[in-house]
Amino acid sequence: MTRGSGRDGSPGAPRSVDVARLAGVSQKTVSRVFNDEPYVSPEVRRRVLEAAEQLGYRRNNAARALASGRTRSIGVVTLGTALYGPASLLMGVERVVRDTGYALRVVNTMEGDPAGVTGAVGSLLDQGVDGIVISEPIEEEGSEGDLSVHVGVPVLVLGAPPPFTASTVLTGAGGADLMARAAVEHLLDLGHVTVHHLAGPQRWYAAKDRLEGWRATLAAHGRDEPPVIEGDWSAASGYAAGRELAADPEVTAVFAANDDMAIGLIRALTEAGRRVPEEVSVVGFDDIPVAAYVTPPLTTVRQPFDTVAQEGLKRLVHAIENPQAEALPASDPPVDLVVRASAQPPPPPRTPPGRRRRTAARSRESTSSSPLPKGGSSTHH
Amino acid sequence: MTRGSGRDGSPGAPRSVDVARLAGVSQKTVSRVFNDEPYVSPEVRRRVLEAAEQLGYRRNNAARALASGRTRSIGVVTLGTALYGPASLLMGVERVVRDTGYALRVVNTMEGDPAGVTGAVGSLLDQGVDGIVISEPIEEEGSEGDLSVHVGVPVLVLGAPPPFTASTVLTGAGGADLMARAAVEHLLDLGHVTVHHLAGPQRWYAAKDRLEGWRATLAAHGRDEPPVIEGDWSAASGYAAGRELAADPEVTAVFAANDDMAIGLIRALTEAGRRVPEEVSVVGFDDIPVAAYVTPPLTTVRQPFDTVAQEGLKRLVHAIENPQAEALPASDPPVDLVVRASAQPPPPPRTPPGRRRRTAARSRESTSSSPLPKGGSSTHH
DNA sequence: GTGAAAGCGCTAACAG
DNA sequence: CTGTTAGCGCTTTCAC
Repeated sequence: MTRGSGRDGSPGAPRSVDVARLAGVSQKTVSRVFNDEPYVSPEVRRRVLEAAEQLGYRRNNAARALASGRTRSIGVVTLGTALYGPASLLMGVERVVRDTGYALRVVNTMEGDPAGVTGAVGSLLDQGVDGIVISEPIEEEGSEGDLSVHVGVPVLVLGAPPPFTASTVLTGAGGADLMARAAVEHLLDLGHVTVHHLAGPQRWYAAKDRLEGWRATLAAHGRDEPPVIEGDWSAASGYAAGRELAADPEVTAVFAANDDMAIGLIRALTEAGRRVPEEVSVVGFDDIPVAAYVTPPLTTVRQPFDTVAQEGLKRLVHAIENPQAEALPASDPPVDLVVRASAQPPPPPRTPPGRRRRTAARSRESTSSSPLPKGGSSTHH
Repeated sequence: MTRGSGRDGSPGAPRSVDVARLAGVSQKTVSRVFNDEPYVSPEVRRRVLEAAEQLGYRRNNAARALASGRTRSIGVVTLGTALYGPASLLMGVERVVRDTGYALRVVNTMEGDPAGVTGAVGSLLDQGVDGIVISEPIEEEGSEGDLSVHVGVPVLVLGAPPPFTASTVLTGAGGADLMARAAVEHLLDLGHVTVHHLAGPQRWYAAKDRLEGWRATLAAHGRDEPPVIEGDWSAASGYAAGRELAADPEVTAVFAANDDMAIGLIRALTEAGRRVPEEVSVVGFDDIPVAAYVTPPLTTVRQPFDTVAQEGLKRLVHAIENPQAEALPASDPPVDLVVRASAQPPPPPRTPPGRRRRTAARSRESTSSSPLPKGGSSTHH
């Protein structure tokens, strides 16, 4: 090789020896300064820093990684969607990773991707990472145990059971069932006899957890479990579900597995003449940015993405840096039910065939209930 | 170093010499096989692959990068938000980067981050990347030229003028002004006398471009330019703007710089008794997933994130791999105005002080106009 | 407190 | 078609 074309492309990028020469010290000393190692006199440190500055020196990370066996980077596997939940989690993870001094490498898995999570993890391993975060994976057939032997770095799985065994596997972001419970109980507390569920695609663990939470809550309260409708997270699928649900007069309350579907659902119900929340109550999940501003303002469950990312990463980094130590314990994230206007008490018992309108509750809900942008969240459970 | 603790953490990870020994070839031959270099007999290739498989061999990327001077990775600087636009762009970029065989490193800049884009780029350079994508940066004070000398890798700036000079700077995702023009002209074509603008935060180039487009269009049509209201992209800020705008009977059409603000705006107008779209028309920007399902379904401009990412990355990779060659030309992305129900012709001229209701247009718009989830997009321009 | 020597695991030339 | 010889720019170990 012709000396040059360093990692920043410019041939002849300064190396630590250059800095050393200019500062009149040994190369090792430069290394010491840049690693904040002790035993460097302030004077020497100053000279080195100055020389480095003058030369525009940057440490070569590849060399560092090669020599030390650590890349100081963490890889994250995400679904390739701009869906609010996954995107928020990713942003949360990035922030924390950077704060911990690691670099972030990202690989997406697309739904239907043949290689899937397994492939993504492999690609991260190829790139070289010290730890891996798998964010809200979806279920895959086969390939479960494939990676078990090879994944030699700690893995943090957010929002799902570990899809395989690795040297160290941590899980985080549990408690989706508890959040679902809060939503369902809110509806039950309002007086609804039972609650329907508009589920997410069941290949997603996140969707499964919410469904389980709904089911368990209904069972705990001795209520009938109506048939589940499965959507695909999109408002369009919520809309389709709404058309079905609107035809069934028994439906007075629906818990949707995310806000997008809830919004599509509400629209379909409204178009079908079933007013929300007077006739049918709806609770969503996520608290997307517009949730407070749609009509009616959406009661929903807010997910603590930042907390989850922070807690999970803390444990992952701990596992990376203390390979022998016991894993730090996970804690359940808080449940945050945001009460707005889309869920209200059910209408009085129907008088069978002909429907009748109450006259009392006639106030225009959009005028009376202004949105609760932030404050109006009552922490439940 | 004690031999071991390879980049996958497991001490004693196999190296290429191990594979070579097992396959009975030289280490270089293993390298050849893994780099898909020509001149390896099929028989040898097979043996090498088999040995590698048996040992669970993975190339050490750090060593590769060190020896070759290329990291085969691209860094992207994004805003740390889960906002639909930036998140979609990031996902688009990830997909394309992976397809081109590069790895992706992500660094966020938070608003108000003192280091800002400059710091993020520096961090990417420290990590070692072959190219950089800066996605929708926001304006920063000072520090403009700081990086100019040091950035030795090609840089692609999406959605803004280059914030500094580097060896190679490409820009992409232009045309926001044209998209804004489509929105404004749609409103003008419907018969509105002028169009108000609910702008995004002007520190964002994306917001500025849209404002410029709006302004130019109004000028081109010889219309008055009403005062601009500036929001912060949030539905809450749109709501606040809506309360102001509702008080002004002159307002019959508003172009909002994103859908979230448009939705907040619509809510405020509705609450104030100004019906949308009968009395006030609103056009948004982005086409977020729920746009078709809010009330009324939102007419908006869809951004071609995938196209932009694809085109930009193609040019960036070209610049990386052909350092001497001319940069590939950029092309303006297509303009895609999605017409739904929130923009309609203006109400007939007002009869000054006392307002009067038309009786004709009284049909419940939500019942009559069902959303156009996909199909209803008319490509404009 | 500081330095010298020895690799980390791979790719780059060049020979055969 | 295949092997040999040198490093890439650091960190590590150990000596001073």
